[in-house]
Amino acid sequence: MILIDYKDRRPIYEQVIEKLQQMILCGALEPHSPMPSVRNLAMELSLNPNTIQRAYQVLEHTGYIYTIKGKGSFVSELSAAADNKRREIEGELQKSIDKAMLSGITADELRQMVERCITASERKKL
Amino acid sequence: MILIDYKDRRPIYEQVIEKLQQMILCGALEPHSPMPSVRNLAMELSLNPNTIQRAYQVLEHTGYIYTIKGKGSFVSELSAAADNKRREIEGELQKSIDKAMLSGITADELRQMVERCITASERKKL
DNA sequence: ACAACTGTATTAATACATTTAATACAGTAC
DNA sequence: GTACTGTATTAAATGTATTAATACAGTTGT
Repeated sequence: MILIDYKDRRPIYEQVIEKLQQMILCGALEPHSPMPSVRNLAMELSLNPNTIQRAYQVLEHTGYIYTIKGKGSFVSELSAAADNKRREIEGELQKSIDKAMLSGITADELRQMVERCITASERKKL
Repeated sequence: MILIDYKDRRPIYEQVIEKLQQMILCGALEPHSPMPSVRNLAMELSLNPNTIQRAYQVLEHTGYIYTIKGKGSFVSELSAAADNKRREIEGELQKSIDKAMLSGITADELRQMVERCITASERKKL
């Protein structure tokens, strides 16, 4: 389900956040359904519960899940989360495109790159 | 000339690498002209010479500069460096676009985002 | 030859973020 | 009460980035 990539330079808790965000946004986890418990998910991924706890705190602050003390954490409605994700992605794109333009890559070259990336990304989903 | 952002999560030597790459690729530093010396640039940026040394090592390995011992480091011809930068940028775009597609963002939404980013980026150059 | 500059290499010390570990506390359900 | 939930705290271990202090080798100009 969730795979940790130890060659990835990003911290583990960020990888967990990203994977859970995707599962929520693509519908693999339905709104108001229970998230796995902190301790269970830690067991399943062979991680420390504190690492999962940190990921859940971020997911709650960014509107992906809500928590009821003693009961557990649950998937939120998608609207807020989806907006956050759009802003996050557009921010990343802006940084890459700024770098590209500063390095002498033209807008048309960028559009071609993006089309290639979209095609490659669509192939992966099959 | 080069500004270090201490709020940036990336290490300083990576920021130095990126800025110098941009200056080389956009023509601010001409091929075969001398790079600032390790010690001078360290002084100018208030950094340790080792940090600059590390950046220069990467720039040499990736074809942006070449070094003559005792004489100094010099800007390389652009062809290899420009190709490397294109690959680097397209790799970043691919990652962001993969994330977007996995999160339920459509190809058309992505194209709109990219157009907005290109427009914003062009405005910054004025 | 000498002085002053280049890049390079090495080692140590420091700082910081991440992660694990071991607990403890509070609320909920049966 | 027992067994789950989330939350909080403290300590230890680890890895990376950075600074610092040196040392060595090659080039340039006097």
